[in-house]
Amino acid sequence: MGEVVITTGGQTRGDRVRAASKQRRSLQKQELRRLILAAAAELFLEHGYEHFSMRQVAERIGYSATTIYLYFEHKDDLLFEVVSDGWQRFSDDLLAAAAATDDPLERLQAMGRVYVSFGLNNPAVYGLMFVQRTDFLMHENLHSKGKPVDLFVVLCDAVQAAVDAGIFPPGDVVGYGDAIWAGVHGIVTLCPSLFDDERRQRAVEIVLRMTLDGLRAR
Amino acid sequence: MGEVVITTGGQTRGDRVRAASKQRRSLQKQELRRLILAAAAELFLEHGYEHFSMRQVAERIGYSATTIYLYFEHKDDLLFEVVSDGWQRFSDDLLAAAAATDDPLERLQAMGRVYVSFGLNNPAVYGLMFVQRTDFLMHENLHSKGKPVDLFVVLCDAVQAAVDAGIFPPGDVVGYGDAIWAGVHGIVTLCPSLFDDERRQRAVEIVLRMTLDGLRAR
Amino acid sequence: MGEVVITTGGQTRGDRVRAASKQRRSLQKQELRRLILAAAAELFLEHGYEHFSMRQVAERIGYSATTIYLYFEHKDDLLFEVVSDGWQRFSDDLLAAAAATDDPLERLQAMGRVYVSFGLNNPAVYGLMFVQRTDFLMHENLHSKGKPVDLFVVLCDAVQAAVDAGIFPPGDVVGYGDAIWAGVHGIVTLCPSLFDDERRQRAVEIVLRMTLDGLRAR
Amino acid sequence: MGEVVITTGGQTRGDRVRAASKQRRSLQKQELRRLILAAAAELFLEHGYEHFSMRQVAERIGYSATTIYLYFEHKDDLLFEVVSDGWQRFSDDLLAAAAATDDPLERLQAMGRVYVSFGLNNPAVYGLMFVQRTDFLMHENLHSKGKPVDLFVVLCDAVQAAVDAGIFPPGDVVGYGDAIWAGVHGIVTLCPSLFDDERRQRAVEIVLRMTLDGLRAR
DNA sequence: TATGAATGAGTATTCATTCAT
DNA sequence: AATGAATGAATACTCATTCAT
Repeated sequence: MGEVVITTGGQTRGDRVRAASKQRRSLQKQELRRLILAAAAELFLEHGYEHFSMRQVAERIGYSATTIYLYFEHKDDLLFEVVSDGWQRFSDDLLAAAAATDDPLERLQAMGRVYVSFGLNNPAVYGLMFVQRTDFLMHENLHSKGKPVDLFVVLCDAVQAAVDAGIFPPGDVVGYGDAIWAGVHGIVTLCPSLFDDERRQRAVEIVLRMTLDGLRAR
Repeated sequence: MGEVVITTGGQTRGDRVRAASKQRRSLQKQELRRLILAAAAELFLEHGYEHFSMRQVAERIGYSATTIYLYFEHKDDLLFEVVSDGWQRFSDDLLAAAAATDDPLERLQAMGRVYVSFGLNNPAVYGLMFVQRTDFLMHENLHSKGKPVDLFVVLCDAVQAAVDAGIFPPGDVVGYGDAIWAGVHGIVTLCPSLFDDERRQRAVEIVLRMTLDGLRAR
Repeated sequence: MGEVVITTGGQTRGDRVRAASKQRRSLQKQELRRLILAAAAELFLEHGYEHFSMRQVAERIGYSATTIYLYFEHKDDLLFEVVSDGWQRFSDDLLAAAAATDDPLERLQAMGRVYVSFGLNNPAVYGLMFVQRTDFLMHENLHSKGKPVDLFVVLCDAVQAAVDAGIFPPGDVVGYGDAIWAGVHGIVTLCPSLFDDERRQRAVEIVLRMTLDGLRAR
Repeated sequence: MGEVVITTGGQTRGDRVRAASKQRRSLQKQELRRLILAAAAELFLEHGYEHFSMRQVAERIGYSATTIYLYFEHKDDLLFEVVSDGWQRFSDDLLAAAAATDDPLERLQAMGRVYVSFGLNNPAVYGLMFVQRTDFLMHENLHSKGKPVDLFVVLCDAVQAAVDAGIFPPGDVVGYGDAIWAGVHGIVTLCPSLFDDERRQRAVEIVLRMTLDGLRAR
C-alpha cells in the first residue's frame, strides 16, 4: 500500500502535533509548578516556616509526595524558588517605584510604600526573604535584576540624590539607607497578629514621614 | 557491719531530715528550673527555634528527657516561660530607662537604646518574644508588670509627654508609638547575617535621631 | 514555503526508508542494549550493588528511566543480563585457557590464573556472579556454553586428567575441584580494601602452587 | 507517727531494692539488645545485607521502630555491634585453637577448621565481617583482643613456626598467610546456595590438606 | 524527684514501576 | 522507540510525650 505524505517546510503534521503537545505539557508543567509554589506559600502562612513540609504541600494540591520531587529537587530548592520568585517581583515593584519620579523625596517615599505593600501583601514570601532564609540573600542564582545588593544600591542612590539636592544633610549615606530599611522592615514584621490593617497603614505613613522628615536638612 | 538505728515517736530524725530535704529540694527545684530555662535559651541561639528540642535541653543539663516534664508540662510551657522571663527582664530594663529622666525626648531616646540593646544582647529570646511566638503576647499569664500592652502604654505616655511639652506636633499618639517601635524593631531584626555590630550601631543612632527628630515640632 | 511530496503505489520511497530505518533501529536497539549493560557495570563498580538503581543507569546514558524498561522488563532482568554476559565472557576465557595446553598441571594452573584475572579485572560482575546473585547460577536462560555447571565439569575433567596422568593421587575428584575453586575464589574476594595488587598477585601464585602442589602425588 | 528505719552499712532497703531493680532492668536491657542483634542476624540471612532495614528488625521482635534507636544510635551502630561481637567470638575461637597444640602443622589445621566452622555456623555475621562491611576492619573500637590485624599476626606466627620447624620451606610468610586465609575464606563464601554441608565439609578437609601439604618442604 | 522504656506520628528522600502519549 | 508524569512503598531518623517504677 502507498501512502500520502504532506510535508510543509520539512515539518510534518506529526511534528506539529508533537510540538504542540510538548508545549501544552510544558504549560501544564509550569502550571503545576506554580500550583506547588502557591500551596507552599499558603502553608507557610498557616503553619509557619518551621512546620512546613513537602508532604503537606503535596497533600494540599492533591498529589503524591513524590510528585513534588519531579518539580523541585530538594526542599531547599523549593524554598529557594519561592524566595527567588519573591525577589523578582519585589525588585520589579521597587524599581518601578524608583523610576516613577525624579524628585528624590517622592522617590524615597514611593519606594517605602511599595516595600511595605509588598511585605504586607506577601507576608509568607517576605518572611522567607528577610527573616527565615536570609542565607539565600547571597545565593548567586538569585535573579540578576533583583539581587538584593543591587536594590540596596538603588536605595542608597536615592538617598544620595536627596543629599545632593540639599534635602538631606550630608552624612553616612549607607547608614541612612539602613535606617530607612529598618523602618519599613519594622512595619512589615511587627507582631502581625497585633495590628489590624488600618493601624498598620497609619504607622506606615508616620514612619515614612518621620524617617524622611527626620533627615531633612533644617 | 553497719549500724542499726531505730527511732519512734514525736519528731523523729527522719522527719527532720525529710523537712530539710523538702526545703532543699524546693530550692533545687527552683534552681533546676532556672537551669532548664538557661539551657533552652542557649539552644535557641545555637540551633534556632526550629531545631530546638526537649531532648537536647535535657541532654545539655545532664538530666533525662522525662525530667523536663516535671518542670514544664509541655514544650509550649517551657517556651512560654522563656518568653515570660524575657518580658520580665525586658520590662525591667525599659521601665528603668523610662524612669531615669524627666525630659521627654531623652526618655524616648533612652528607651529606644535600651530596646535595641536588649534585642541585640538576647537575640534568641527577642526572636521568641517578637517573631516566632507572638501568640504568647496576649497570654494572660505573662507577668503583670511586664505585660507588653502596659509597656506600649509607657511608650505612648512618653510620646504624649513629648507632645504636651510642645516637642512633638499633636497627632496620632499611638501611631507615633507604633512608628518608633517599628524603627527599633527593624534595627534588631534586620537580616542579622548581613550586618556587623558597627554598622548596626550606626544605624541605631540614625534611626533614633531621625525617628525622633522627624516628629519634633518645627 | 515547504515542498509537497505525494507518493502512491508499489514500493514507495517511504517504504524503503522505513525498511532501512527498521534495520538501523534494530542495530541501534542492540547498541543501546549494550550501552545500558555497560553503564550498569560501571555503576556497580562505582556505587556497589546495594546502591545500584535503574534511574542512575538511565541518567548515565542520557535516556529517560522509562526507556530502560523497553530493553529490560525488570531490574532483575537487567541484572540477569549482566550476569549472563559475565558468564559468557568468563567461560570464553576459561575454556580458552583449558584448551591451550595438554599438560594437566599446566592446564589447571592456566585456568586458575585466568579465573583470578577475570575476577580482579571485573570485580563488579564477578561479585554479581559469585556473591550477590548466586540465585542466577541455576537460571535456565544462562547462555548454554557458559553454564556454570559445565565449567565446573571442565575443571573436574582437568583434575581427572591429572589423576589419570599420575600427577594427583586418586580420590575425591569433585572435592579436589571444589578445593581449587575455593582457593581462587578466596583470592578474588578476600577483603578487597585490604590488599594491594602486588600482595594479591603474590598470594595468587602461592595459592596456585600450594593448591596444586599439595595434591601432587608423592 | 514514728517510723522504723533499718540501715545496714549505710544501705537502706530502698537502696537495695533500687539497686536490684536497676540491675534487673539492666539485664532486661541487655536481653533486648541481644534480641535485636539476633533478629538482625536472622534478617541478614533471609533478605541479604542490602535489604536489611531497621524497621524490619523492629517488626521482627515486636517493638516499634523507634525503640531500636534506644539501643543503637544509628544503623551503622547496630551493624558495627554485630560485627564487633562477631570478631570477639571469632577471635576467642581462633586463639583457643591456636593455643591447643604446640605442633605447628596441627595448629594451622586447627585454626583452619575453626575458621571454617565459624564462617559456616555464622554465615550472616561472617558476611558482614569479611564481605559487606570490611570498612569496619580498621575501626579502632573493635574489641582489642579480636583485632583482625592481630589475628592475622597469630596466623603468620604459626606459619613462621612451621617454617622454623623445617616443615615449610622458607619464603614469603605473609604470602603463605594470605594463601591459607584465601583457602578457608573461599570455602566459607563459595556460593552458599550450591553446596550442601557434606560436600562443603569434604572440601574443607581437602583445602586444609592441600594448602598445608603443598607448602610442606620436600 | 527522677528516670528508663516505649511509641505514634512525623520528616526528607529514594526507588521500581506504570501509563498515556 | 522514547518519554514525561505520576505514584506507592520503602528507608533512616527525630521528636514530643506517656507510663510504670
